[in-house]
Amino acid sequence: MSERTKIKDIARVAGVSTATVSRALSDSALVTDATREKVRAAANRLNYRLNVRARNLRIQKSMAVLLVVRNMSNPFYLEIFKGVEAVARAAGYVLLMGNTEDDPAREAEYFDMLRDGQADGMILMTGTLPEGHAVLDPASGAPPIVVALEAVDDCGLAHVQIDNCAAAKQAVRHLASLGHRKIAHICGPLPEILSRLRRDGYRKAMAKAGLEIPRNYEPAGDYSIQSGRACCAALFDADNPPTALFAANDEMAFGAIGELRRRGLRVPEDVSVIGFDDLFVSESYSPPLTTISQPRVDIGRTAMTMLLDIIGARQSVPRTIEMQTELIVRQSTGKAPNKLEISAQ
Amino acid sequence: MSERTKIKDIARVAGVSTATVSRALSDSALVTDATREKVRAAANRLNYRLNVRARNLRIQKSMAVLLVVRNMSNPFYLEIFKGVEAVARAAGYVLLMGNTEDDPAREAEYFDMLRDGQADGMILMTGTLPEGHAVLDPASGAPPIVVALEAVDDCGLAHVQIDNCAAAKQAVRHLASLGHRKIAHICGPLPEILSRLRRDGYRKAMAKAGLEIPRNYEPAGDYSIQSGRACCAALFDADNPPTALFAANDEMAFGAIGELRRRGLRVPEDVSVIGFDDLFVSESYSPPLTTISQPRVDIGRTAMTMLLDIIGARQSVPRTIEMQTELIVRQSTGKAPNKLEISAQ
DNA sequence: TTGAAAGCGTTACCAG
DNA sequence: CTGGTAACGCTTTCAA
Repeated sequence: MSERTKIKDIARVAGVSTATVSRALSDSALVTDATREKVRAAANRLNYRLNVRARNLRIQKSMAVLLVVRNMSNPFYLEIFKGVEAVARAAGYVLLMGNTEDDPAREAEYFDMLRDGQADGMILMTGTLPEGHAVLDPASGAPPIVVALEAVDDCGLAHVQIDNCAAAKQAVRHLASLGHRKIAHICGPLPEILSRLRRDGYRKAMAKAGLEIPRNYEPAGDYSIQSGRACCAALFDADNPPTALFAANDEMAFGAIGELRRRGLRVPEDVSVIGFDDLFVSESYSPPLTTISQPRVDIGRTAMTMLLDIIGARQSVPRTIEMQTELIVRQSTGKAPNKLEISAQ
Repeated sequence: MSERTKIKDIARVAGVSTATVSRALSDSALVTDATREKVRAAANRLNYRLNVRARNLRIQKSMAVLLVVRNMSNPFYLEIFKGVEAVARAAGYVLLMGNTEDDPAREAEYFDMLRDGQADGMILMTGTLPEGHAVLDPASGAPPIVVALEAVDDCGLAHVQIDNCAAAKQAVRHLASLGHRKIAHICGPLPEILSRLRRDGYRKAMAKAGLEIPRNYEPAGDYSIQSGRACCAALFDADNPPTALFAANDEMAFGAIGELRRRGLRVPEDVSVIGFDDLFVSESYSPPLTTISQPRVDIGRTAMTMLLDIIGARQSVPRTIEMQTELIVRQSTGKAPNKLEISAQ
């Protein structure tokens, strides 16, 4: 009980060599059914368990995949984890969690782990890359990395993402179709590509609808509830308050709704609000939030599947897969208020 | 570039043995400063990186810790992950994610990983144990497992938890202090210890306040928003609707609030609602939710610290650490409505 | 203080 | 098809 049985013990008991035991246990075609059975029986009798560490050392793999996020406590990642986990598990991989807290040094450490073989692949959701890391050296071939959620420009890596720009357009079109003409956008932090893409979508859709964007209609938050509240306050403290708000994520939309309510404005009667992400609470928020839904579990699944392809070298050309988003109309958006405009034309 | 340098290469370049290289690199006291420097220099020049797999095989450790939850997409776990991660990282451990989806077979697999040395320890948050698993055999000493969040009775394992019963009492006392006398409790699924503890707290506090609990005042949900909605509906469809609701978690509280609103009842003017957990959205919910807050990050940190103690055998007696909860009064609770009661005494 | 060598438990090559 | 044996890359006795 204290000593673990190893392949050598089985060999002795079954009267074969360790090589044969290894082959029998791994379903190699190079053993007769008879010996395979014999070995299996012995292994069972001895209560044998494979030593994964030894095996991994020998086969030069870790059978682990790194999942790197910038902030572990962002609920948005959860369902992505779930999708990744399901596929990884089925393929025999374990999941290693990485959390960078937006620290480039920590991000680099995870890349080190990849280089050092502590993980066979990585799903990166930080939106950044450690510059000039050895793993990214083009000389060493396609690195086993899939960038998910957040795009990284021109990095030659595989991507799984959504069409943020198109989704943003769809959100704005929805508001415009309800008769809104004064539509503001609460942006995410603009250094991030993601935020800029959504803002671009907003701008394009506004242009297409023939709507103007006043100078102050694009306040930028940081995706937090608090910043949504602040951006909303700024919009409604100004001269020309909007009748509709498109927030770059649901949390900022929540903040905005809170602020509107504080000011005695009703949602959606006075102001319509639309979010982005469809968090698990958005459906039951009050009012239930109209938002853009991303297929999160599917993004995770797809990213992991791509990663397996790359690891298995079944595919070497880095691809970008675009997932479909969906506009979920709930009750935070409604017809534009049709009170007469008193403002000067 | 293609071949990784190993300690053998360093040994050759530095003109010492591999044993010395190993010692020098691991700061052993058994080398002179001079040779240590020489080896270090050579290692740097050759761009040496330790092969963690080989090292782990040799030292018989995996330097990994399993974090097992019953449902990976529950946002409640996030900050616990964060706390665990911080401590694990500092101690040189990596985090392996485990997701059981309430499947005992999957849970057993993670225990297998522990037994097989794929992880050196485990933080278990499923509230269950695979019965009779070898790892739990008392003969093999204190297993490197810390049960967090959800208690498991009489298992002889280390625990990090909150006093659910006391916290529930506190919630009920708060409602009673506002003048409520008809206080109902939306329970979690009663097979779970956690749910029962919170319900017991509710019962004790009600008794102490001299309040009766009508037969239908303890509907049980499953911690989902939908179930909160359903339980609330059941309460208000019945004869004797409460003026205050204590939900066993925030999600059910959200569901209840949604249902109340649907019925035209105001929170907190007509009905007060209190939750449990203090999810990240609860603060900005509308109305901001009064709830019981658990020190989640701290629970994670503490659990991981305990685990390190057990792994390092610095402590062998399984302890239970109880963390402090806090009542967060926000705006979903208010004075009991003082309209005259028409119901028969 | 250093070196030689024996593992850690597998897998995979090469003969037979 | 099977067996012997050399790796995988490191740590750690045991001697010197």
